[in-house]
Amino acid sequence: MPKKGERTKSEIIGIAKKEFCKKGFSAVTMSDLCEATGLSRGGLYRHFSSTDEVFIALLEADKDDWQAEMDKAMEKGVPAIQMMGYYLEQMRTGIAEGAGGLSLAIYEFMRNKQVESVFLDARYDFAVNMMKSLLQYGQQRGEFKPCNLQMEAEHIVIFLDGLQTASAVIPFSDEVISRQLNNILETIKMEER
Amino acid sequence: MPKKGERTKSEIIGIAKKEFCKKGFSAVTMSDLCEATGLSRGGLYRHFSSTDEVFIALLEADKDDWQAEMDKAMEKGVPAIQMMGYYLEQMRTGIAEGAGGLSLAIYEFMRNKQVESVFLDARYDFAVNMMKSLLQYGQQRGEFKPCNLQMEAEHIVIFLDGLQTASAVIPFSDEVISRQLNNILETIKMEER
Amino acid sequence: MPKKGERTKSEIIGIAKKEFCKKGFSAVTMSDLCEATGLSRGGLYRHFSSTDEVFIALLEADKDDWQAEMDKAMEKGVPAIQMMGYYLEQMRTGIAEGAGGLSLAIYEFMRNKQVESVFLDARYDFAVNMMKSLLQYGQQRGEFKPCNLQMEAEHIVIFLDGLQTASAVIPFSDEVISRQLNNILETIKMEER
Amino acid sequence: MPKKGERTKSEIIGIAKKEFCKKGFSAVTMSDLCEATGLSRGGLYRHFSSTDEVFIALLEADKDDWQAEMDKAMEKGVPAIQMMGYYLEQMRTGIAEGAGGLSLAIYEFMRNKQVESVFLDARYDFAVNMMKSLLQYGQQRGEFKPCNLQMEAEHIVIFLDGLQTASAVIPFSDEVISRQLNNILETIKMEER
DNA sequence: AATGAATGAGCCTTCATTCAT
DNA sequence: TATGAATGAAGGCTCATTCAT
Repeated sequence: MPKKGERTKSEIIGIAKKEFCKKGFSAVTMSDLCEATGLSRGGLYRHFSSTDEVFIALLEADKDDWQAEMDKAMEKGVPAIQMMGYYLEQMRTGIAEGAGGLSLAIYEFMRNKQVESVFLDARYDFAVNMMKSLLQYGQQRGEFKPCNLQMEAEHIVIFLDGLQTASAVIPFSDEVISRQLNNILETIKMEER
Repeated sequence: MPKKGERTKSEIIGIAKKEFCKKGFSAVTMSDLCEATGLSRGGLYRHFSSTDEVFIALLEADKDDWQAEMDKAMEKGVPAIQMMGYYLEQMRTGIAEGAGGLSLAIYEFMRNKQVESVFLDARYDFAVNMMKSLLQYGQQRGEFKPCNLQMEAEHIVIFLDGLQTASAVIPFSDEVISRQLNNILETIKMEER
Repeated sequence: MPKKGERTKSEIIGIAKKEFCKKGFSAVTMSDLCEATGLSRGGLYRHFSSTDEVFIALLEADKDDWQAEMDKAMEKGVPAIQMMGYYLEQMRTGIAEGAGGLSLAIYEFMRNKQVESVFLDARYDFAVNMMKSLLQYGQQRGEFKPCNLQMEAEHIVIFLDGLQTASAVIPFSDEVISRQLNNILETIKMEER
Repeated sequence: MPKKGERTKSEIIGIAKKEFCKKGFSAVTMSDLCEATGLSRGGLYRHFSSTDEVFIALLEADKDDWQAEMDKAMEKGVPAIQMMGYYLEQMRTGIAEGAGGLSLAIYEFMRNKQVESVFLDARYDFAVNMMKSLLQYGQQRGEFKPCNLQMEAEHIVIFLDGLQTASAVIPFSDEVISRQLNNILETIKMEER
């Protein structure tokens, strides 16, 4: 069972995530976190000595479990279109709920901190590779058109990230979002006749 | 000839743009701008009383530039492919030079300022409309494939914005960037045969 | 005839007086005076190089001409009660019109500038002496009760000054003012029977 | 026992009072208070976020003191003359020590803050009422002459305030002050025979 | 572990004042 | 004389961070 300290830490991270989503990275101060968590300055500092630390912990806790999920689905032979549809739907919901917000904070955080850039690269590579394997899987099953896997995967990942990021600030209508996400699917699908 | 004051203002904006591109919005302080422009605090404040003001002036100046340039090119009958190519090349250069563009700064700026959010919507709409008219222009000249103008324009704008934004933080290789930008052009171009 | 410069100076002083009455001394900045007079910074500085200078010039221009007036009235044998009544009435009107205001600015100005304190002493002495000679005149004519001239004059001067000063900030009703001013007269008048 | 924070607050107020008495309101800066109290900027700001706040707290603390003291004395049946004498003596000492009192600072503070003007009115009313009850108390005990309570109280309050205010700027001799304060007492005392 | 008082650095903002035009 | 751009000092305010309790 986790110790008291660990539990407090998790709580802090959870609350901090909301703050970062709402305000971005640099606009969140330790004071804000004190207030939001109800901890005193000293109390908060016992666990994290800067917003940087909180943010990094948050990112680590936030790693997606898409890979595992996808592997399982592939094994089961779930149709690629269905998997992609599910993924896009998740994204749509996230955006609609205004939760897409962490990306902006991440960008804000990483910029001006060349040091850890590696982290972000890895995150991006990971996303691209996942997308690549999904596209390939779809092509093998004859559901997706043949295409330049690397390029298409990159394109989709970058586009979705852009959509998510922009959504944090521009109030896209549901219609626009749906239209765009749909378009992704249409673009890669084998043409029906 | 413009008065001294106006000239100084323009200079400030030009220099500020570089700063905002490099560091995002909130990381740029009035002090930074003083140093970068070589002005004293008071001198800077005579023209702008906050980074907000500088930024807004910058955005306004930025918009005008594009509009004018494109109108002129269309009048002259410049080929759509050339115009698009030029636009994409500009973007490529900007990214290559590490001037990840203003997008990130804009997002940062707008978040937490619901008031002016309208401003951002307008900017987005403006970009989409510009892209739409470029696509239409290309179609009329038989250079571009027919397509759903609105959707395609939105897609391109969001993608390019995402690419630019991500570039500010992820060190994409020249190859990746070129490949992606090229792909945009290929996607809309009329198929040769 | 006064030169252009002198005329501008007078105008500045006139406008400055209003400002000082309204806001006190330290709250008035050179910028305020620029705005109020419609002059540019440089223009104003040509005439006065600080609010101090403006204020001093203002005080010098503001010297009362009570002495002369009073001497004349005494020669004519105007009743002391009438003279005192006139003086008090002037004060009442001034307060009612909210014009009592300069005293506060003067205090603000003099405090922290021990140097020129002499100026204020003289102003006070002058007022006391005037009051003394008025009281004496009234006593000689049998209109005023005998009293300790010095003490009574001081008392009245200090009281009236306090009343004026307080009026700048506390919205005394007309009734209160009249009652208090009346009381002064009653106190010094020979009892009727 | 009061917490550390409260104690510090009181200390700040005590020291601030001296500063305000010496320099008036607007001439006192937060920096001055830092220096005077020995606190750092942040330390001071933890307790008060502006000189306004300090000043208001000061006024409130000030008021309470007087109220309590007088109530106690009346209960004990202390002679009115003695109470009045004590009050006047306090004032004399204050003036002699160059602590011209807060009046000037109060006036400076209130001007330009119409909002809180009510506060000042209340303070004035409070002072008048206190004086009224003291006069009444003295009359009931046969120590003071009968008089128009309201008018006399107003007169005394305004005069003393004027004396205090003027003292901050005009270097009255001890003799003048004593003479004037004495006169107040003589004016209200029952005539001995 | 937790509290909250205190520190000090850094940014923001306003002015009096100067100076080229 | 007048203009308004520019300077630099002074003061206001906020935060990350430390520390005694």
